[in-house]
Amino acid sequence: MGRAPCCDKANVKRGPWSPEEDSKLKAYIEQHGTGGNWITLPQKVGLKRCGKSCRLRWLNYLRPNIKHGEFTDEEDNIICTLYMSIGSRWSIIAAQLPGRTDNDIKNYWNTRLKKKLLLCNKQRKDHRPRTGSYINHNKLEMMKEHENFFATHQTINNTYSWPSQQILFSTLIAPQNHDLAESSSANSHNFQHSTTDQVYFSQDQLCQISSTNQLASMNLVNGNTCNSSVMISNGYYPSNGVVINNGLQEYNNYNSVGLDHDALNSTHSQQVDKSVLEMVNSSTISTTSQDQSTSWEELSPLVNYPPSVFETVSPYYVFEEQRYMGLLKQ
DNA sequence: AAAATCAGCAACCGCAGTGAA
DNA sequence: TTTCACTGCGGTTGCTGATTT
Repeated sequence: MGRAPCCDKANVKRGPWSPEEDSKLKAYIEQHGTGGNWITLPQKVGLKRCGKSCRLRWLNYLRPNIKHGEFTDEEDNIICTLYMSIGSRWSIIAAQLPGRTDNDIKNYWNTRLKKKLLLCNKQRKDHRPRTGSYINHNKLEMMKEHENFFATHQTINNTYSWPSQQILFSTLIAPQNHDLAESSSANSHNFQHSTTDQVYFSQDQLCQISSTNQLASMNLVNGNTCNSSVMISNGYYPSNGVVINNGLQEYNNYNSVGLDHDALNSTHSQQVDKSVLEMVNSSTISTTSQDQSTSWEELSPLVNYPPSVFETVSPYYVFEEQRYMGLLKQ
């Protein structure tokens, strides 16, 4: 026995919305709100539509401040970076692009952006000499960059900002009272960020990300309270490299350094988008009904990560996540 | 000029999560 | 604790206009 239908399919109109239906729905919601119940809304409005259909129409088309039309380069960048980080969680991605809907972004990704990236990468490949796997090559470069980064920034009280066009996404679990934090200099887990062009997730979005990705969240590490923050920023730098370096050391002992490859496999694997995992695991992603396939190798170099972003920011936290999740020995 | 194919996008479907009873 | 109604989400479908053959 299947699930009961949400409405009487035989008596509801389907297909494209007419301008009359649009204006009825819009006028009603603007005057009365949704009343928190989409199922009964069509009746109140006088529409022969399913409640879900009304909700969708309102959210994707009728509500105020919806932005249609071309996506900017900055929006492209955010979409790509977030997709690589959290997969096809379109609603979360949409939350970072005011005026855009998840449906819009999903369509844009599936129909245009993915192709644009592939084309772009193909052109790059055509003009790039290759030495072995690009991923390995990339890893080596990232490791070098990492070493350079800390060589430069650990010894001096520095401020470092990534180039302004680079969008960084990262999830941080910052212990307030952790043994490592205590054993090293103060504020070693604090990350500073530049003051311009920052976009922050709301707490709700953060919780959603935390729960869906099964990241260690609020009160986890050794029973101590943690702060979580998720940030996209055009400028971002650690204020102190010491603990991060320690974390990296442990991380290196446990995992090889890579483009979040291991982190994805070991910590996020249960919830990270299946296609992303497939990309990571087999370098091949099959995309729904369209018989195109997109490899991780093809897409990942196109995302603008700051130099060694995962090495400089994530490893310690990944390490903590793994420990919390029981994936690492205590 | 007509048919076939493609691309973009609005809308639908069904599953999972949530909260109230 | 269980059940059920509802919401939100991601995947998929199918329509329509544009482009190609």
